[in-house]
Amino acid sequence: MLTVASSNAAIRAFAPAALPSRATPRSAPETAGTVLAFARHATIFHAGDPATRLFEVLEGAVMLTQLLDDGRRQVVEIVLRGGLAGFAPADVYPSTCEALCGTRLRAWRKREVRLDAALQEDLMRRAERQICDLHGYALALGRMTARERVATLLLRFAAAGIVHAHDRSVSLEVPLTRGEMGDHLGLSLETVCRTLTALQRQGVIGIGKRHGEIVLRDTRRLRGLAGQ
Amino acid sequence: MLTVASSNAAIRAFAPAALPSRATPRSAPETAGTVLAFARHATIFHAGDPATRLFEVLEGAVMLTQLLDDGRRQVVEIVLRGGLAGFAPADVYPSTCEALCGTRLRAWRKREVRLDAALQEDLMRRAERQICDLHGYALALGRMTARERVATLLLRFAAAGIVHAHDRSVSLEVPLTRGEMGDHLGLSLETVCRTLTALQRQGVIGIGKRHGEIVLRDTRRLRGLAGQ
DNA sequence: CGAGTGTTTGAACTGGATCAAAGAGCGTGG
DNA sequence: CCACGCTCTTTGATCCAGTTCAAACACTCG
Repeated sequence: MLTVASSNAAIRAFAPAALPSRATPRSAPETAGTVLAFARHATIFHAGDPATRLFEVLEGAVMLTQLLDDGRRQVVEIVLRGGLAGFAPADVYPSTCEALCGTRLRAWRKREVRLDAALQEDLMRRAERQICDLHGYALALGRMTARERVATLLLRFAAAGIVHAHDRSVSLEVPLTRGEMGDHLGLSLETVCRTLTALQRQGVIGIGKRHGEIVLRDTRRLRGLAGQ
Repeated sequence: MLTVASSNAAIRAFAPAALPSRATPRSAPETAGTVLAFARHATIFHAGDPATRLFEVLEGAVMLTQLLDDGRRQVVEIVLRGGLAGFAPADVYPSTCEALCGTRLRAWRKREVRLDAALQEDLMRRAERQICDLHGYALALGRMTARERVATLLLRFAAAGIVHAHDRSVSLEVPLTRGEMGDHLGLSLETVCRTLTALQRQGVIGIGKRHGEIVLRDTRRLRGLAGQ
């Protein structure tokens, strides 16, 4: 059964809400747990900026990118709702952070965090999850084929947006270009493209005409392709 | 200038100390911050084990591995002195943890950690560093060539063991087989082998006869190969 | 000394990259 | 409303870095 209805919850999860289109956040004066809003493509921080704040994704998604001198780029992490961005072992951010779609973030000053044990415990739990996710990501980058990587990514977005988990078919709004997917999965954009097309031909997914619209037609098979 | 002296600090950093050769730790009764010792190849925990403890590497090194059904393996993280192992978002460990050489660990019960704000702050700082290291690792897996990956790994071990940073030449005891390096770097063991041989032919490194002994003859050039 | 594990090297193959070019949303301004 | 330009996507053809298969070699330890 096909679900293309644009009112699908999975779509809403990443759909840009009514947000200012300027790149700068409309920020309240900075106090504990300030909530900020960013539009698609807005930069939250640049690699090399002084690392003063830690962010939690409340809605939407951000990507963390790192560059090599010759321009090779890796999207080293995609942070979805509930995840944290802004970690820095030294005094500057090592990656650049960019909103993938309309996104709301909660920001804490690093100093504040240190004073609040309960907050710290909560953040620690999130960091723990993120470390384990990064381990799974390393497995994907190091040992999975292009098809397995793409399937894994689609399932990750599905998991973040699913309401009716028993549905066989789920419609997603993946807020990444083919190039960004490639840069995240360690593949060329052409390979991502070909892989998605192949999955479509096999009836596993459907590729919508709207930007980023992908329908998971057979999540069971997709899960099989991803190695469960 | 060549430094092969086995008394080199970089070697000592990973040399197995006098440790019990049994796989089980000689553990004191479990209280806060128990220190445990493991011999090379000892398993600290298996993927799927109930996740009750968090470990800090005091001396030596451990690796975290993950398997795919068909036997493909990824060493998803190598944890050196000061790093943490045992993160688990759910109630079981998602990876297997194994000592790479004689290793001492400090173990905390997860419950204990929650009660100790100072400890938690310290662990959070370590987790933060690890997340950023994992981001750099993703860059390596996703966008670096075999040579860059191998160079990066060697420099990481050098950084962990260096005493005289101004030395042009550093002797390392890398506690990994070619296969383990490959499984960490997303390469076949043959490629690791060939890459190391090529680096040797170019005079960048020397490969000792003892297991794991590698001499960095030109760290500047090696750093160049790693993309700094 | 002999078995076992790990390493090295060679030869052939291949998954994914690269290069190239055409096609398709989509906003923008006339 | 259409034409234009932009960015993103798709598809094809060729290439190559790294894999796979295979076999010899070398430590290490009982």
